[in-house]
Amino acid sequence: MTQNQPPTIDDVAKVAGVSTATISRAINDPDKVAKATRDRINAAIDELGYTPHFGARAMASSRFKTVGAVIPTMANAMFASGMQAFQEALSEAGVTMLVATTGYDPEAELRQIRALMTQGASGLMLIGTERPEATRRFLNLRNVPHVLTWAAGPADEGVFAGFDNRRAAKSMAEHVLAMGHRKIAMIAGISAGNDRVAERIAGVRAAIEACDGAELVALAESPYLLQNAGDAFDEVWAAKPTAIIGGSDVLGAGAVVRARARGVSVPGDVSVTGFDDIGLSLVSAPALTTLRVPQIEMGRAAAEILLAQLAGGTPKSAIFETEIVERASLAPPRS
Amino acid sequence: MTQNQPPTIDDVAKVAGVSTATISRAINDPDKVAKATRDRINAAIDELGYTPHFGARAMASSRFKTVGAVIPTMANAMFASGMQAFQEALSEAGVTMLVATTGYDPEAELRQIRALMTQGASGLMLIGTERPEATRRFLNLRNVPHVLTWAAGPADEGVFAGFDNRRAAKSMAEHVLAMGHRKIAMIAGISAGNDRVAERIAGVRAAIEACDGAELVALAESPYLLQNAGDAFDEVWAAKPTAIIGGSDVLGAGAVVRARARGVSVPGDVSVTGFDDIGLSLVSAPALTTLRVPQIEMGRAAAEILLAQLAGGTPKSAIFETEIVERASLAPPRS
DNA sequence: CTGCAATATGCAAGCGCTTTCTACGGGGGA
DNA sequence: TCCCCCGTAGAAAGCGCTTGCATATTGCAG
Repeated sequence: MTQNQPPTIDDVAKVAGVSTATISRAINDPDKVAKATRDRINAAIDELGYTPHFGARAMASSRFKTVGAVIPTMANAMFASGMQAFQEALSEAGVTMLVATTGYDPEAELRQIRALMTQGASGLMLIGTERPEATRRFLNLRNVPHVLTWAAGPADEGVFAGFDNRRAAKSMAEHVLAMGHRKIAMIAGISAGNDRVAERIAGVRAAIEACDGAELVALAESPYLLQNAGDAFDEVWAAKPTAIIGGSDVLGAGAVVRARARGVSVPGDVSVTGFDDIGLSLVSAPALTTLRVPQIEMGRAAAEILLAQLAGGTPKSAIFETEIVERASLAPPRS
Repeated sequence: MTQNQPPTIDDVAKVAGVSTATISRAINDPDKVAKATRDRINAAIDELGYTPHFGARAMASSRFKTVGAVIPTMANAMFASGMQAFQEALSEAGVTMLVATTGYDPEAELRQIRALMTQGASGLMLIGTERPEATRRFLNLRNVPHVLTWAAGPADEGVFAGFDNRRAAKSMAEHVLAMGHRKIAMIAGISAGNDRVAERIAGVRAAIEACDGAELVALAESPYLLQNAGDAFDEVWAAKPTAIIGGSDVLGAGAVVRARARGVSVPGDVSVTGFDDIGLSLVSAPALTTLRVPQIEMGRAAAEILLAQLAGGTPKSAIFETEIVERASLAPPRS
């Protein structure tokens, strides 16, 4: 069974006995075609399994929109639900989404952006604010509508659908300090080329510096994997913190698991917090005190903003508040 | 700042002072263009921020490939890593991936397939084997290369990159029975329109029926959400099972969390198992005994198969073995 | 019946790119 | 010195579709 050439509009025209123009109209603007003709055309389309060719359409007209999203990885629950919401909102508007991933490599982003634009993406959803000069230049040169998510920043850096990572992390650190902890450790993601991580670290630092007697006794950077987070736990545990702030739920949960394995009680011997509020934080035992990131709302907002931009508008950033979700992994230090 | 028209190959040609044909060659087959000319062209491309228009390329040539993946949802770690692997393997081959989701609605699948094909997808990755007649007809009529994943089946149903859900579930049930359990409950996903779930249920049923004295005392179907899994736990717990087989890790972990909340000890009062082996199963306390599904391998295999099909070959299915991962949530019943 | 406005359909010109065929030089072998 | 061939670049024909404009039809008022 070889792959037969996909049927073209000409084939349909031949079968239906009308011109290609009529087929096109029957598809795009059915009212302009008489019912009888339309029925004949639809029958022909069904018979042939005809599907209009995107490239040709995109070329002949400019109303067929596609937008692209470039994210670090899909294998991270944190982005997954936001992307899901983004895609749902887009498809309600009849817009298709293209996804590409960078694997947290900032250099890869520009390549992927180009690839997506080549594919016809007329708008982009990007994560975070920091990017190489070459990427900014390209975006600027081509003046591509794009929305930045999972972060927030001044209006001159672009339009955001996100939240302030520094402020969020600061609030979490303040919460930990308010519990009475003074010797704090942090397990963050890899900060190189990741502004969200850098901001979170900065937020935690700021809170600790503002608090008399508090000290960041250890800071480890770890990939977003349970295993690595466990190793990072071992590393920071050596500094005897009374609380460990995790830069994500994966990191917090990984620390809890390793603590359990080491016979270290949470929150008895050490408190642990997470960040993101994904399912993992609930399953963890003890359940992780974490910071809820409004992923779904962010995804939807990003879609709405992008759609508005494509429609020629200049929508404002949507900055979301985060909130601390108190669960069992954080308690006052043993006195 | 309005969006200026994207530069076309003509613009580049004008700037570089050569014909469009030369530009095209410089991009697609650089060796055919003299170095000096090529440099001039590249400079012009950079200056203008030129990106070839996909539609036009796809139309003028047929070597620009895109493949589509239709999955139930991205917000499920189970698919996420497989998709990530799929996409990575594709992009190594220079093929772009388009993603669409159905939200577990079988009717939505055909719509998404059409949308993807319209977008230029020349191959598809689909989940599972069961689909409405209309979808099969379309696939058949258009003779679209496609690979089925997360499942396995006879060769006449298509080419698979997956595993046998029934056999896997059966092996898990047999493992539970071998531990001495006789009153078994199952928390499965929603079986309507989801062959993977139906197969897993069938596998569990088969194992139990083959075992004297064993009984499936309760079967609940639940969406893949922790909260719902908890409710399902309450439901099946009423039937006093000594072991609960979860149809996925989310389901198993949700059951464990709820059991903890109810003061039911796992595995003391009841054993619980998972399925998939995603991070969740490790974080759960006790860690979930589960069944490892080779998601990453499956994703890569799916990509390789699809690529081979697009290249005109007729690759064979890749069926993977699953393996039970013993952890702490399964123990012999209290005697 | 005729004439005219609608309404329904066809014609053909592109959209931006690739690719075949052709043209032009210039270098090396005879 | 002349030719031929190779390397390089241009001209032009589509790829499958949309759409403005032209051309039938049809229906209805007069």
